[in-house]
Amino acid sequence: MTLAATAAGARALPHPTRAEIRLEGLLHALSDPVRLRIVRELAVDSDALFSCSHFDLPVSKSTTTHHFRVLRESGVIRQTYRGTAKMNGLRRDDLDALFPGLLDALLAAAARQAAVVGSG
Amino acid sequence: MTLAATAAGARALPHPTRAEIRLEGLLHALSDPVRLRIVRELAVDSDALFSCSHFDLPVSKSTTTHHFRVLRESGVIRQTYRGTAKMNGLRRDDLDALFPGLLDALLAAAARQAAVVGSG
DNA sequence: GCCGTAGTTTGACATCCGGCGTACTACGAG
DNA sequence: CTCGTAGTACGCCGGATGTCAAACTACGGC
Repeated sequence: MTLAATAAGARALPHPTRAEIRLEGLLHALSDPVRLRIVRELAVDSDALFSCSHFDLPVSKSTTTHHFRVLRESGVIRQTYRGTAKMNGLRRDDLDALFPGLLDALLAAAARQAAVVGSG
Repeated sequence: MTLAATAAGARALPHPTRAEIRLEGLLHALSDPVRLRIVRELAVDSDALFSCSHFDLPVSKSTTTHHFRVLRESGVIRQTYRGTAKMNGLRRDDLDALFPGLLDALLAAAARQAAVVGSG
């Protein structure tokens, strides 16, 4: 028993409850290009879980950790440990319940902008 | 003719063109409580114009100027001078054309959160 | 046990942000 | 012309943000 604060097995990760999620926090979280990109990739399959390293981001490992934490703490994603990997999934159920249609509108907007920027 | 750089009559205000509006910028602009509140009030009548002093904001005059500028530079609002007053209006036409449904979803989300926070 | 992979933590750094006050400009009313 | 009102510009401050490198922890495989 070498761990007192780290708990056993799956380390604990603090998530806001559904009621604690604030719109301003969501918008701030999504206003960063790296994070918006992560969310768009996660949204490809809302039920799937992707490890942090699954994403090919243009930032360092520690910055990646930071961005995933911002997303988790603002309520956008849910994170769980699975072995040495940390799995990430969209909190679509909570977001849709809190703000119906918002996530879809945001994803559609992001896709639309990516289409223009990417091809134009 | 005391003015060389200030132009005549209506001073000019730089607005991004429709194509220059970026989703990240919009989300950042709306992630501030004061600015979100301004936008919600403007949205009460999307065609109306309100002067800056029409809003009763919990910040100083210079901070108010700052927030309106962020909103204008991110493409959320359109500003025009009318005498000594500066009139503000939502750029609903541009936003709806760029990101259909997004503004409505955001306003609905803000209203929903305000209802919970305000009454609960 | 040992090592490698995955991710965290810490600390540093530059920048941005929201807030303020003060001094200033612009316009309309007398 | 003078004054009051509306808003701007500037400088300042403290705190948050995004970024990195380096050292560390946790787990799975062998």
